[in-house]
Amino acid sequence: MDSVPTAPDDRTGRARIRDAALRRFGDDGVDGTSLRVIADDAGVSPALVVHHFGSKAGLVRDCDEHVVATTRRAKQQAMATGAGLDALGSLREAEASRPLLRYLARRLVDHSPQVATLVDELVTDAQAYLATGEDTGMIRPTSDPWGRAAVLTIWSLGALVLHEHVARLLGADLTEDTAGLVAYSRPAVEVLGSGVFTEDIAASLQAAYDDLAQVPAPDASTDQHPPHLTAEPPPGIG
Amino acid sequence: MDSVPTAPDDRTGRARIRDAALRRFGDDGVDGTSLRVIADDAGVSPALVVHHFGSKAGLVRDCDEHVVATTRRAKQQAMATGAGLDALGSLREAEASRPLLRYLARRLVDHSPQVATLVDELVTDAQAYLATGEDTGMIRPTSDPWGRAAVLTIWSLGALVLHEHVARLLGADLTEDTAGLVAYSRPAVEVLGSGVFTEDIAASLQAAYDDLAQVPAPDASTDQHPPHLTAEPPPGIG
DNA sequence: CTTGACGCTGACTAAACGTTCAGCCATAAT
DNA sequence: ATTATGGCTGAACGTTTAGTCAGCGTCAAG
Repeated sequence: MDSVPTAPDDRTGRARIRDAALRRFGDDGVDGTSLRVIADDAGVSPALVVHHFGSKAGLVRDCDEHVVATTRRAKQQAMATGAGLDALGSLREAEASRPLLRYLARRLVDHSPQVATLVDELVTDAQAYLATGEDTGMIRPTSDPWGRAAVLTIWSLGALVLHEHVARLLGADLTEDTAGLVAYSRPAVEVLGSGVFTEDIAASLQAAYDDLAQVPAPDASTDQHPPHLTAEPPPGIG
Repeated sequence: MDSVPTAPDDRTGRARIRDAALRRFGDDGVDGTSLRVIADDAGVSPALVVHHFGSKAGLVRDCDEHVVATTRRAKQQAMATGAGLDALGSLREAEASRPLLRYLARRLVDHSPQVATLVDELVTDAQAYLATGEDTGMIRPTSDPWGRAAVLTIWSLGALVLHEHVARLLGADLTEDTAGLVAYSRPAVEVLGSGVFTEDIAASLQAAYDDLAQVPAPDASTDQHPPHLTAEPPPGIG
């Protein structure tokens, strides 16, 4: 109807509007941004925005899809080169992707089905990467591969969402420069390397949690796929 | 002027309005909630909201202060009983604090000075707790106490902010029931216990990060206080 | 030259928003 | 009996919002 399936005319106002929306939405949130300021930033009239995207919700959906698609592309490239654990990997390095990261950080707390499926994919990829890391002896074995992948991904994304607090606490912004990534990653890999608990304490804590849950522990023989998935399937893998 | 310093009349509409605001703000965000629906939930007129709180911003400020004060109270209680690592500790157990947690999760991504100082306090407390844990042999030593405390706190808060994703991935909501806390904590303590990297990989990774930063490593002799603090001092310690 | 499609705009509408204000109805002091 | 206080309301205020619509200019095709 209103959306072009594969738009070849993306060098016109459409792209400018989406870029402006991405930046504004990332900085001030969706609700905190009016179509007027987006149109102003893009140098077009407010009417053109709705002409192209149907509505504000349509514009947000388009931004979601664009960010998710770009992230998927960067992800596949990262999987090839083996970036691995860092969920957003190579996406951080590109200067142009800074508004993209900020937008994603904002949208992670809203209810966006596209972003939700993206998170699910990130966890799945992390689990796969951790599994191959186990095989090559880089990663420790675990009794709960999915849970571990989920927790590590959530931590990584959580740090992105709270990047302003990270910047204040650690002195460098994750979405600004690579220095920020280093300032955050160094203490992170220290914890991820050897843990925080001493060995005996760790053992007793795990035993306590195994007691708390009815099942003694997630069995390795059990299907290690996610127990609860998003309803929606990945959209445009083709 | 408009705000009562220590309100003794909090059993009237004031408390009902704030509770309704807390719940709505937590569910739909501040921008996504109108004074009208808050007034409706509280069973009062919209005019009474601004009569009590001066403006919508005043209501938000009151909510912030209430949540921060409640969290501080729960925190001190937790420090006494020794809950420790979990930043929000005993706050999770109370059924009544569920809207409070959701509100905090939402406000963590907005620019709220009160919440920012609360986060700083949580990191400081975590650092203190980790230090005593080191002394009693429960916690491993670290070259960067502040960084480790910051990262661990950010991870904990990040999981709270992304509680919907955690719920979808792990099958239980951190803000809903204690089962959610267990579902999340079990893989978390596994990672926090022994780490994810094998020993040699962890060592080489740390060496790589030490090379990346100019300074070889944060020296233990250096002042271990936060390098970047919030401008605002803690408000009402008295 | 005419036609039609497309990118695009200015002027507009209706709704929702935060906020204001005059005043009601209690209770309590004078 | 009168006055004052404070919780509280209904009706409106002006502003901002997303979305509509008729129509502009441009460019390629017939």
